[in-house]
Amino acid sequence: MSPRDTVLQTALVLFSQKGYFNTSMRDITRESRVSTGSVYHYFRDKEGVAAALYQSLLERMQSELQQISQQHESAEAQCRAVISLLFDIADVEPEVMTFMLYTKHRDFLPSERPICSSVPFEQMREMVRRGMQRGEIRQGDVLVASSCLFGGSIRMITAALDGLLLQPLNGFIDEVWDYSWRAVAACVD
Amino acid sequence: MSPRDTVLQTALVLFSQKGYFNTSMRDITRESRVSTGSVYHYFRDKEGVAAALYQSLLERMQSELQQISQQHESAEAQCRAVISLLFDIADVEPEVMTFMLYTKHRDFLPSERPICSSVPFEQMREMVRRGMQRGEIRQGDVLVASSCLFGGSIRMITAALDGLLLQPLNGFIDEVWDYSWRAVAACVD
DNA sequence: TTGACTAGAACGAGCGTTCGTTTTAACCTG
DNA sequence: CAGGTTAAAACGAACGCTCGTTCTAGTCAA
Repeated sequence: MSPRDTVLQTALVLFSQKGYFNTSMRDITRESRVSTGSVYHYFRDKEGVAAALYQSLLERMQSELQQISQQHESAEAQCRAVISLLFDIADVEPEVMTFMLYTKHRDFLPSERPICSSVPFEQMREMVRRGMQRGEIRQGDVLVASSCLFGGSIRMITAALDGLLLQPLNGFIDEVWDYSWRAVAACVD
Repeated sequence: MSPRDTVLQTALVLFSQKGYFNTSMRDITRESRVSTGSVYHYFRDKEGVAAALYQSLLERMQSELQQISQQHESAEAQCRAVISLLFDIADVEPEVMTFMLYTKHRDFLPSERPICSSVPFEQMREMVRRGMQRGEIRQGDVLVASSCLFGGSIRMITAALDGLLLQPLNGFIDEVWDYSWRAVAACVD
């Protein structure tokens, strides 16, 4: 792993554990065993580290969602796969979910668009839009339908990250999906 | 308004606008026109300001939810009133919602329980629990049902706070409620 | 006069960042 | 291949500044 990637990985862990502002550059250099000079060679400043990390995670999410979009035909299968993916990530790599969903990026990345406007969220709304066109999902405001379809899952994820769940999220997917799909489905089968 | 309350009000605005860590005690003293000495007379430290603010907002929420719980008999009416209340607050006092729902309190109030475990959230789950007992809401895990019932609304609120909505949240309540209640209702009427 | 309150200058710790230097690696050129 | 040259990468001590907090002096109602 390149020093650059080591720094990003370390920053991800520290930012998600202690938060951006409670993590000093010294913490990052100490934990990553990369010197101050090197860190500043790869990144303009502390904000640059966070921006690069955020960008890379957004891109990863984007490509995973694109795969899901291609692998499944129906919006129902797509959206369910998305929730399953999110639950898996939250179970296996909680730091990633913490940094993506449970962090107020605006506080330290003021130039970034809010996460709701990011590409991955837009991809999820696109799935809902297609579901409406195909008649799978009731007609309505796409933003509202998306919020209600994915909102329950996102709340479950934050509950899990807060330590409220004793079992892995993965075990809840059937129940969560049952509620969520019922909310927006054109007809319950 | 007492100096203490002035400080809390100022802190609420600044914390929600710029975040806790981007708000200095100097910002608070300047904006509130209360001197450093006075602020430290009323509060132990910066964290004490945030803790008092958080506490007062939790208590306010708690009492409003209790009123709702008493004013409405059915879980359906209770939960709908809760969402309506949350939307109203988000429309009229966005700083309050930003500080309550869109802030990672753990970063600066490490001793506080996560918001999901707070009394107001517990009250909301209690409404769902009663709804299950009364047969209004399908049997299931209360946490999952609550997440799915309120998750859509909470996502709509964060969308509004992010500036994604052009109209007040209040105008969305019928549509959001239609989706949300369908998710958990024992039978759709 | 007393005691709660106000005031803001002063303090020291810790932060993000800079900078001068050393090390490494790659690439010429004869 | 050997020797010389260069640029990129790595290093970490040191800097300057901002922050939260403290402290001492002053104010004013009771």
